[in-house]
Amino acid sequence: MENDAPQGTQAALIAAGLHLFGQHGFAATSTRDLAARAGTNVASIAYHFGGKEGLRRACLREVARRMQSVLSGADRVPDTPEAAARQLETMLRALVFFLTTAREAADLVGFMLREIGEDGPALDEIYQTLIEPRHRAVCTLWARATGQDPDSEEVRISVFAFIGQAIYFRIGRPIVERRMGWAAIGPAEAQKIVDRLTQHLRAILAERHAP
Amino acid sequence: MENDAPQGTQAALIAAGLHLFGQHGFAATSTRDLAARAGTNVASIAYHFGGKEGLRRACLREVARRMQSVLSGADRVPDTPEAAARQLETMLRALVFFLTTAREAADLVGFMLREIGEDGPALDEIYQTLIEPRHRAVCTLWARATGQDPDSEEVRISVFAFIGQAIYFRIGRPIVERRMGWAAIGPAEAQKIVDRLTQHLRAILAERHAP
DNA sequence: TGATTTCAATCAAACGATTGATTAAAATCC
DNA sequence: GGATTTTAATCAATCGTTTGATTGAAATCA
Repeated sequence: MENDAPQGTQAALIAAGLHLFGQHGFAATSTRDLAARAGTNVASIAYHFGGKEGLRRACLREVARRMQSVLSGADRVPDTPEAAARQLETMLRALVFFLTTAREAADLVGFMLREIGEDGPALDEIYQTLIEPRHRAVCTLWARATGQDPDSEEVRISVFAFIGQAIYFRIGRPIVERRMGWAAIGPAEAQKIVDRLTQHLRAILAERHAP
Repeated sequence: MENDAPQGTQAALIAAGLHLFGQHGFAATSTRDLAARAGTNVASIAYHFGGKEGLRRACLREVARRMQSVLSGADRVPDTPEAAARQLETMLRALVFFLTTAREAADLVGFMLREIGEDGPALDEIYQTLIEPRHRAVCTLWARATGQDPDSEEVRISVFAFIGQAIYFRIGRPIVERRMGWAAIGPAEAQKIVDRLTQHLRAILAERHAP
């Protein structure tokens, strides 16, 4: 598999694509805006990627490439329910901080959420590459922590709720900020969210493997 | 406040706007697509709404109008924590079913989520009209159920997580369907989600006002 | 080595198509 | 028949894409 990071004009166009596609959507972003932000000419898009749609796919590939280097290291499955619960807490913290504060990842997340929302053909690759393996891994952890069947519908739904609440703090960020009276979600605010969600997680897990 | 339901061509255009704006986004929807779906002429948009942007605002007004007739009846604040908890469960069930299965509401929800995502000027009205009062009401319930301060940051974050997990099952629906092996989220599937989220809710609330 | 050719890359300019908006005439309604 | 609504036709602007020219560095030749 090709894993080389694009360079030069290609990289600049992909960066512009991640930013503008994620911020305003694919259709609302013009090739001229892309070229201007990348500091190059409009024709470069067709030359390097075959067109605007090709740039979108290149952005998708870039997201996949950068993600698997960020979200790795949760492959080891703990032995005890307590260790599994601790690992879920660690994962929750990493997820919330990644979604809400990660400066470098802001464009990545924005682009991916937009891509999911537009329900395009890109969704297949996103799902198979990024979501399915992750979700399956968390299911294993969750099952270990609660003593349930990792392949059961119950566990899969619980994990979606678990991840979904974290994702909402990114999707509904402008709303959250307004309601919370926060100018922005920085590390301090993210920590408050993590603290609260961790309490919820512990309550849910505790009830599950109670006698 | 004007509360009359639009009729005729206006209603057809608003319905088309809710559907197409919600499905493909505002920028990706042309006035000709709108007119075709509404069974009228492009010029009708400018005539009735002053332009494409005016139709967007009219759609927003329609969402607000239809929402307050759907999500009403949670104004009475129960006396006991148990009653408040029960009301939260009822609200959760209504929310999940509304988000995932409501046939009539599919366009409404899609439009609103898209509007939030685009972070446009419409967000102010959405927030003040639909979200803030609702969120505040749920906070009151949550506080009553757990014995906390309804204005505390903790309660507000908990309520966002509570609502956010439900919303995710709508935003990430294509992903959820794929992972769950569901052809669609119908009443049966929605019930499974509700059952699971209700378990989570009970676990969280139980821990809160334990001795 | 020095001259020539090749090639990827970038640019300004222009293309046809489509966009949202506008106009005035035709149609419809009360 | 006067007011309201819908229509076809047209507008300038912008869209994504293509074109032909130009660049500079590597490759090839003499």
